[in-house]
Amino acid sequence: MKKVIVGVSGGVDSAVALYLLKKEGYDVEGLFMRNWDSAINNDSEGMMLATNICPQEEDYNDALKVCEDLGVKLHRVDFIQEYWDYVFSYFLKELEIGRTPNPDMLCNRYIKFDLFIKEALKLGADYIATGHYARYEDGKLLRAKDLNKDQTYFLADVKSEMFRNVLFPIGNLKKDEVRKIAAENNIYVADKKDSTGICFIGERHYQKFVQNYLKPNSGDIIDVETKEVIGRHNGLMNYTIGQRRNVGIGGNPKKHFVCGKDVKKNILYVTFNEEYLETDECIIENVNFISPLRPCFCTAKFRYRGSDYPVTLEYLENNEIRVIYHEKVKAVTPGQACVLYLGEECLGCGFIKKVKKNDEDLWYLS
RNA sequence: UGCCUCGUAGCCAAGUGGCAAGGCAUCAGACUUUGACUCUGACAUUCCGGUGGUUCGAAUCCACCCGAGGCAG
Repeated sequence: MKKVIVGVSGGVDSAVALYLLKKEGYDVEGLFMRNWDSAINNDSEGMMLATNICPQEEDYNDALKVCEDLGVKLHRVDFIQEYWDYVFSYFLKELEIGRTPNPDMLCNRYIKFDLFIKEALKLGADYIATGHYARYEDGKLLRAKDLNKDQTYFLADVKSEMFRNVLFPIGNLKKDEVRKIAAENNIYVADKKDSTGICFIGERHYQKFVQNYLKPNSGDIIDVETKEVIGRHNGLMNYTIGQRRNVGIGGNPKKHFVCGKDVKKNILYVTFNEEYLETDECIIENVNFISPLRPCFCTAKFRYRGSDYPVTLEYLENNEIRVIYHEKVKAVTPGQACVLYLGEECLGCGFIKKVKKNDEDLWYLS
């Protein structure tokens, strides 16, 4: 009997994945990961829960209950140090240079689909399974059947060989089907709310949370059109391109958007004209391919849950690609992942290094 | 000092005699395994710089005061 180690988070998706594999007759065991510890990592500011129960421990208890109900053994492993070294330190470093990092993608690359897999192999796994909404068939990473929940965007930076022994049991299910299976089989977390926020850290008051690690350095907010100072920002790391809320300026007839940053001068650029958010090409770096295909035309997604845009690719040196969009796209943001798709297949991704418009750099986005 | 204009929620700003528009911001929620974007909802305790007056009734008219700006000098 083949042995499968399932990454169990305490949520409904991984619980159903566990249930389905068990039902199929695999020798199933669970593995719970603990990658963040508020005490060790010293994040006193920004907690959002009124309760004093540590959410990670609550998730562990949920995972334990799910496994007990299914008669499955649950292992547990801590990657707190590794998460800090590979994911969180990168996250902070990116913020310091004015970019908008996606820690969850690094988490998938270095933790879930690397260290976790190695841990599972130690436990004698033939296969590894997770509760991701994605499919892996014939060596191809494919979008989930439930396109609304598709998580291939977050998986695009995982090294291609890591998918070899991975199963995605719920990739062919819609979210409501997953909920239904959970409910019909009395799975303990059937009605548990989906988790959001940075994975393993959870929902936080973002600005306060970051201030645990980076000291705020306030500076001017400047209207990119008039060049007038229209306010003060409280640290460039608190803003992302395209952001509208929590900028702290008001009294204007139109809504505003963050459109640029100058890290050297510590200036935040804001615009009332959405054209300043538009770009038509970007350079992506640290490209990771899951597919062997290297097309010239495909589609790209610049943010999770963003649209797919048709693009032309120009392969450059140093593992970089020039991505030319066929129409202008708003708020393509340095640091975010540009994930490439060819139809249903997720080809891989690169991280946005710089953006251009009409073949020129944006002066307000250094 | 004479004259003129203006003073409405955190900020802009409608309303010029009949129960205080709207926008931005903010807050809450939905959505969401990355701060977004988007969407929904809440947002001036008879209240409109202050004090009196006219009126059935005023933020809207009158007087004075306070405050901001402008033109004269």
